[in-house]
Amino acid sequence: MFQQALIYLQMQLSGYSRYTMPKPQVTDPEIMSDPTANDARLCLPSFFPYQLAVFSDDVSKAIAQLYRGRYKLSRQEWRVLAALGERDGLSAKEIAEYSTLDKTQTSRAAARLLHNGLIIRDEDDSDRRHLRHKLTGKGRAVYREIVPLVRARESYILSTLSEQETKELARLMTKVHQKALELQQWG
Amino acid sequence: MFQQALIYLQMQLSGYSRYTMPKPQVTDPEIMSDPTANDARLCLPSFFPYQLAVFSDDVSKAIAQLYRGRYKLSRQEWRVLAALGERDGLSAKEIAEYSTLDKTQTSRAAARLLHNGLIIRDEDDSDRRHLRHKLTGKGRAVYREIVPLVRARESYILSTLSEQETKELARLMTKVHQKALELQQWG
DNA sequence: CTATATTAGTTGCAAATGAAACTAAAAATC
DNA sequence: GATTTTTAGTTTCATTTGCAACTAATATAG
Repeated sequence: MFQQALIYLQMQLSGYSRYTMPKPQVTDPEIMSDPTANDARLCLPSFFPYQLAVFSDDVSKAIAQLYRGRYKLSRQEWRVLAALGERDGLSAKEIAEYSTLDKTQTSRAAARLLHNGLIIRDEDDSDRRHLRHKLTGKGRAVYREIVPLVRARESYILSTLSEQETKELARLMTKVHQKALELQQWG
Repeated sequence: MFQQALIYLQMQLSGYSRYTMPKPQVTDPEIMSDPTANDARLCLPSFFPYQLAVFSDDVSKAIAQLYRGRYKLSRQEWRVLAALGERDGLSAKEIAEYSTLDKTQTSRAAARLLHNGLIIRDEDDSDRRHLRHKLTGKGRAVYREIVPLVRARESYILSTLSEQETKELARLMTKVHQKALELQQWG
């Protein structure tokens, strides 16, 4: 018990966060003593893409609890709803682009929302391949209920940062994001 | 500093893990929200959890290209490999905890790695419920090939930031992550 | 010692996923 | 104007996922 408190103190002193701190029982001390010295091993908790994935996943979960729990919406359904709440009358393709979903996900999410009466859609007269998606009264009501809730959670999550830190986080994320996209493009 | 150690002690006594410990001083996020600030619409591209999800997804894809493309490993298999590469002889449960996978994912990923000859495992003599997982020569060879590749991608992605910016990003992420975990805890 | 509970890990099953095939409409080519 | 190509959106199918039920081993309670 007391030993764990001491480990925690060491953690604080070592400059690791509680999330990037390697767990004592699975971490070889000689590796941690000089992270740059051993190229043969990767320390998962200090590997940026891993940290980011875990972080993002936890933020997503915190938000998803809202729309999943109270409104029985999937992540995709929520995104479609969010897209249409912001701009009514989009086609499926536009929804997909706007909400970073692929067309299959969009199609299925829209089908479920339609089935549950949250949206309607009809053909665009000028191009009958396009379906113009619109929120129903019910859909808009749900949207209007959810928005303040997710907003509040976003605010809460970011409340630990100052105005300036929040901007800085966004700036750094954007820069890193660009580099990741470059890599993705080149395979 | 010492105060945090004391909090940690209380945490241990109360049966909470370091991740599930609720912070008593914070208030309910929905109460915290300012009703007057609630615009009727949500702008998805400027909604932090959405930005983060897209960002993380793109970084994951940039890394996954490596182990998926060249080594035909799933994300889960890669994580198990990474855990064992770092510390051999873990049980499935330890792998799961270390790599943030659930036990089903771990079990299935390990089964595939076993089938492909990247790991072996045998019962722990002192507790025959535990399986000690170890990399085979082949598994370690794959691990040793992948590590420099993913390291290089991580470096490239972060090369757009200065040393100091990288630290700052990690610091901000950690702070925000903690808040997100608090929310998850409440449900 | 027996009965019950807990823990490690696997498996069965229903639902979700993603890639590719498919339908239908419009555009482009000849 | 007929033919081919492209675009929007859906469906099919094989794979993956997540949850809960399950087996087996150990720990605990009576």
